[in-house]
Amino acid sequence: MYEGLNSPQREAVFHDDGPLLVLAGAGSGKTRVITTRIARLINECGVAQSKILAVTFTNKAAAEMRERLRNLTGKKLRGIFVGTFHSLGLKILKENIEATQLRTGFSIQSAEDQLAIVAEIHREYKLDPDALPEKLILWKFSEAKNTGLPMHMLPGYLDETYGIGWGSWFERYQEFLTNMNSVDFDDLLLLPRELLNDHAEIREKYQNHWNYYLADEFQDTNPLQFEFLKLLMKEPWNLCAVGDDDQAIYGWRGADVRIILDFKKKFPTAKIIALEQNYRSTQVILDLANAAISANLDRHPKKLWSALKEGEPGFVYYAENTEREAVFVAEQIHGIQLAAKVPLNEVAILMRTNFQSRAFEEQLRALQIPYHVNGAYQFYDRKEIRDILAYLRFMANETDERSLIRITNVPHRNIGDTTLKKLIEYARAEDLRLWDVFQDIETCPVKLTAAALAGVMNLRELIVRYKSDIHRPGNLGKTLTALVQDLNLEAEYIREGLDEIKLNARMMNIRELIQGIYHFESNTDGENHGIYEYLHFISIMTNDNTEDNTSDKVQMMTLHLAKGLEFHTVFLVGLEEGILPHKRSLETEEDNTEDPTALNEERRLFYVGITRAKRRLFLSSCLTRRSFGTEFESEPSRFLAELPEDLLITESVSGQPESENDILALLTGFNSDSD
DNA sequence: GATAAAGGGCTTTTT
DNA sequence: GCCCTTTATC
Repeated sequence: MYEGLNSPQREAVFHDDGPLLVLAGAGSGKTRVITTRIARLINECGVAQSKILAVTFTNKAAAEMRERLRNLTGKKLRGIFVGTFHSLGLKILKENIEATQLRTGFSIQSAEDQLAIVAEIHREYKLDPDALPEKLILWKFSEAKNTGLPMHMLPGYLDETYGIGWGSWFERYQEFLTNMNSVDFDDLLLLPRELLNDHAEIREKYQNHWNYYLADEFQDTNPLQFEFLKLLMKEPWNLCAVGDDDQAIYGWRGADVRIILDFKKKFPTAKIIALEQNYRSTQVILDLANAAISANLDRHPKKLWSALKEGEPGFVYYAENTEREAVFVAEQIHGIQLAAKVPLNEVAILMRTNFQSRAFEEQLRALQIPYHVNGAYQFYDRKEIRDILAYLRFMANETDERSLIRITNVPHRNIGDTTLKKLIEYARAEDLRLWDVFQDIETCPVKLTAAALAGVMNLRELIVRYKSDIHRPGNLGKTLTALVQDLNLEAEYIREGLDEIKLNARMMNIRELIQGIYHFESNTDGENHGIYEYLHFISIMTNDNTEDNTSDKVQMMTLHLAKGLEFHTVFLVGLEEGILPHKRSLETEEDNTEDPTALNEERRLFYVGITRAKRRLFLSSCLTRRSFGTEFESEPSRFLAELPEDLLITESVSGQPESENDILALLTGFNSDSD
């Protein structure tokens, strides 16, 4: 188990009690250190699994950690917590629901729901949404929740500018959530923090429950998460925090690098171990990475090194336009595919923003290269899926009015927007819930057409009929199948004039959803897996339950999603001013001076991108870029100029791809791979 | 309330 | 350029 660990790695694994900070450079084996450390605690120190808490940044990372732990310990995982901060928060909320304002079956409102709520508050206050966009408002709410700052201390605080201040906005929004027995994503951290803070007996319960704590990607922890974690711990603070300040890329979400930089101040007895040997990349790639990041002055100086002395130089391609860039990448990958030395899922196209993926998808499809776009199209965001889930959500939580509004006329029940609006207005005026209005629709003073009345009665009957069934244990998949059949969405989509391709795609998605539900229901692991658990599960499992999608396909994703992953060959695309660094990070609110903090974070993103590559790195930049239908001149990213030229081969013609033989020659490093 | 034409915004990054 | 929302007309 300890074979091949270098001495600082070993030191981290064998560290006993007390706080420990592992400053782990990119590719320095930090996951191995964490998992080996946990495995040692379980197998050799007699620590019960239930005493260990490991928080990761994504569900993907959590799944990988569990897998590695199973292999290392040779045991079934029982009782150990491995998951994201958000899933930990959810667990604690559910376990202590009687101490909160929530009731069993509470909903987690998605980003889309949040927007709808804010739009409704806009209407209530009769404000102009153009003057104060919904997104901006939600942004401020999230910032307030995550940084723990009161509203009026946030930058850009608007006091009474629109007749009401942030504070009253916020209260109204929270009221909406409370009325719907709902929380938003940030509440999954905020409410448990409050719970632990306000209730000594709950706090003590958890402090005695866990003894060993591990926090991955610690540089991206925000103050709220850190406080939450601290409330779960007590002396001797057995926290093993692992992170790399050079890879801090979530400042915009309230993450504060000072939490990792000031670790010693928070925990004076902490041991600090630095891992600087990189096992992932060639020295050339690391030299490029070191050069890229050394332009940031606000960092702890450190230098990654690799035992893999050889390495191909980086390749820089300046494309005439976005399309040529995509053609270049697709043709290079086609060559790799022909050479067959590298599995396609070891090839990644990394980009700053999601919208960039489209051009690459087109060209990859043209060459029939299989690819997978990570995260972009979220399965659970599709219309048909959200419609069906709205039925489930409403049956789980009858106060979830947003879901009821969504399903009222889906499928078509002759209840138009105007009628629905009138019913909602009536409900508001009478201080009733929309569902209460539906219950007594026969005596409702709102004038309805006979068809609309029949529609409401039909919906009411449908909900009542399925609701009791769906709550019966083991009945979730079966009931939902029947419900979906009853809804006959296929006929509805045909009526809407959907073409056959889209129709088939939707029906397939619906089947996939139902299959997923059956799967969830049968994989209980001894725990209850009913409707409540399912809805919570899909709310916090966002984009990564599609494992078979990653096999032998080119991986496309944003730089943020790429953190923690590695690939044989990396294409880092769109290296232009305005893309990376992104234009939003280049402009400040008042004037045109650049914000160095934001710019440094962009540079760290660049660094994260470079360090994903094990053997080959391609960088590309477009001279013109098509944006909103029109072409713009674009300038190469300043980050490219910060790289040493002698480590790069540059091509700036619209040119031919390299021949197959060249590509074969480039790929010879692959077999010596130790990963 | 259904259909078709016109208009406007979209493009940070995610749990 | 595309897609969703708003507006005109029946």
